[in-house]
Amino acid sequence: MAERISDAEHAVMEVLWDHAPLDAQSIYDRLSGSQSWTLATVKTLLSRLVSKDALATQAQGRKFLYRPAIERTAYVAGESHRFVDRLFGGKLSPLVAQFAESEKLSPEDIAEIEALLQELKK
Amino acid sequence: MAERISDAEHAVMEVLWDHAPLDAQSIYDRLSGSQSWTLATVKTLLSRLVSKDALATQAQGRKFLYRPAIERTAYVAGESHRFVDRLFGGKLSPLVAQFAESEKLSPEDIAEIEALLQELKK
DNA sequence: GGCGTACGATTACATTTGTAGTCACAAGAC
DNA sequence: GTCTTGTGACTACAAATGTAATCGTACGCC
Repeated sequence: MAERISDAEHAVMEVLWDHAPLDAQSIYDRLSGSQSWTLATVKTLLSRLVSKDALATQAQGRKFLYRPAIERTAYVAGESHRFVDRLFGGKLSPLVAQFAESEKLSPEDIAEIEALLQELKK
Repeated sequence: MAERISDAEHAVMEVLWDHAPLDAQSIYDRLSGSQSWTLATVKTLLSRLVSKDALATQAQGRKFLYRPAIERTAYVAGESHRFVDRLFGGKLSPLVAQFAESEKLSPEDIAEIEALLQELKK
């Protein structure tokens, strides 16, 4: 049952997707740059993620090592589709149009997207 | 101050973006297809949206007519950027890649996106 | 002109989320 | 062998959210 991952929880997931298994203290350290949570807060988020089956633990001495139990790609795919469904009726092009209009597309971005599309048409 | 619009509230906003001013009962009627909320629930959502300054009201006899106080485009732009920032570091191409890989791009979608990009390069 | 009724306003309450303090306990220090 | 301390578990609590019932009141009916 893919429970919903909240925003704060997501920040924790990102750290673990980047540097798989870590103990609570190290996760806290890595988050210190971007968030000003206490260690206790990080631990709460970890517990919630474990009970949501988003993280798996592995005992290492008296600590736990945490690692993702879901793939980032799967998570991102789910979130993306949900988002595009909700705001754009499931179609991607209006989102691209939206970015195009707000001038948020760099030439490199454009080139990359075109390359992707070429690939698809092959 | 653009307060956060929740998922349930968003559904109400969509109705109003589509059929500008409507009274509570009509909004409830239009939502009946997709949601199974009671009229009371819809009214709560309307009140919250008004206090968040997302909706404006206009008295019509003893009723209110509700209408959006923010543009759908502005809302969608904000949400899109927030989303792409959070999941893709602000770059759109990884999102497109994500859709490409999960086979969620129809040929029409592809054509539309290409047309958009052509436009930009001009 | 009293009365039901349709409205918005107010109140209610469980769940989720953000944020954090406290507790119990095992491992290591001495 | 006791004492400290670092850990996860448990508890706490306010705000936001989902969902809804109830209240007060102005209008229109008869």
